[in-house]
Amino acid sequence: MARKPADQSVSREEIIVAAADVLQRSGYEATTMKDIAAAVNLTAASLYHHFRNKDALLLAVLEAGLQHVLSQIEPIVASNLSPTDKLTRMIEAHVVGLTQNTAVGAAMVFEIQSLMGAKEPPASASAPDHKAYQDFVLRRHEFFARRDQFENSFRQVIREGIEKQVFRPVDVGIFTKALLGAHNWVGVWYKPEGRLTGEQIASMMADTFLRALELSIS
Amino acid sequence: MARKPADQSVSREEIIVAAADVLQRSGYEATTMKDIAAAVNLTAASLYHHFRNKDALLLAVLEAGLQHVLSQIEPIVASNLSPTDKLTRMIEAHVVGLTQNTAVGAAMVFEIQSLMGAKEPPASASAPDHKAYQDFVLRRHEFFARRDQFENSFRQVIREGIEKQVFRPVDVGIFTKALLGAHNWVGVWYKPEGRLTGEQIASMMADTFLRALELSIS
DNA sequence: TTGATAATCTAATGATGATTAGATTATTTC
DNA sequence: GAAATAATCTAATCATCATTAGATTATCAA
Repeated sequence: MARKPADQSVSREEIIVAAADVLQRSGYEATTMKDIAAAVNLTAASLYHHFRNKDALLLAVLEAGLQHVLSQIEPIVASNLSPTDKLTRMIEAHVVGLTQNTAVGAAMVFEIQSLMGAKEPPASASAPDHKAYQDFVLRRHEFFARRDQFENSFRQVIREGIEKQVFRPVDVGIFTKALLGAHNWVGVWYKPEGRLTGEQIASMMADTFLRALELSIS
Repeated sequence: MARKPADQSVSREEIIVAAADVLQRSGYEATTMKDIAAAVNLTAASLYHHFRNKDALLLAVLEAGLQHVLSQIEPIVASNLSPTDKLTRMIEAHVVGLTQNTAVGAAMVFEIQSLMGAKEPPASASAPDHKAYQDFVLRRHEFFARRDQFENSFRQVIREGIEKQVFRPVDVGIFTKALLGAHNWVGVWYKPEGRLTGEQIASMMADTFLRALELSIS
């Protein structure tokens, strides 16, 4: 066999989705290229047609995941809702997103370490290899920048609420970390067959954190 | 060289502590036995004198970490403080503990996956190997049981507060997950050189979640 | 069509890294 | 102080991958 007929050939996208799934189960280091390939009926070697190497594939998975949440959060931040409504919807959107794709959600939590630890190529690397590596480093940097920007969206909405005196004054940094920690964890424990739907969980979480921000009745 | 003089020889405990540290940096799969050995000035082979294999070492690290937090939480649960005070102190103890040992804290979050995924020995395993594996499986099972017990401590205190009507009625399961997610995340982002001390962070987190549980003023 | 390009495959290659075997030297026990 | 035991070491072994080389076959553009 060589090239498969069009209806059986797999796209970059399909590989990313499948890889996220395999990654969630076993973790980056423990999953082999063969595992990922098997999930889309390819051989390991074929993956190299789509991705330069394993690190690049991981990065693509994380980029896709981040892109997805950002696309849901940003319109809310940009809207002219009240801080209360903004934050409520942001929490709900984020949590629901995580429950809809736990694979990517868990990867975002667990595999970022691996990405950070990606090692440089040996000094013997050829010129084109070097360029490829530069490219990887750049994309990785952009990924982290976008991730920070994501966290900043929450910070800003919370800060806005405090300034407008609809939220009680909390330490914005710590509150945001607590909030996002609670969210990230959802990607770890959530099971679709569980007692509650993603929407219900999301709504409860929003309620919890909005309560924590309520002004004291004086 | 063979056996080192007593003052240079390393204990099981020292290996566990060092391993947690290395693990935090690189993750289980990426950490080699050689890395861990180097951290205590041993060769990889020597580690096998102290631990049956890499999985057993990881389990020992996690057990130590869990044991530590349990020892701090359990007396509080058993005390006769009010639910409010109990929960406050439990949160503070847990968070401070995590900031004091981020290595183990992060390992508890990230490496449990690896532990769950630990593979069985090949069918060709000899009888003693099989016994060793049984032992590992048992200890792993006990570890998870204790971890569940830990989570249950929080659940029970929250439930108690709701029953006594000092906390508003929330979904205990989800609230606990949110709480512990926020905690776990601390082990990931906390840096000793940061803006706030572990105690300050702990206190803010306790404040946040206790606020979220406050009864509405009616 | 026919050449170029894309997507796959099979079969190496090369490293890395866990684990074991067999010394060697300190401690401890009797 | 011998014998037994503990803690280490060096030097294999053995497997498992990531990655590369070199075909092979499908699709597409001219």
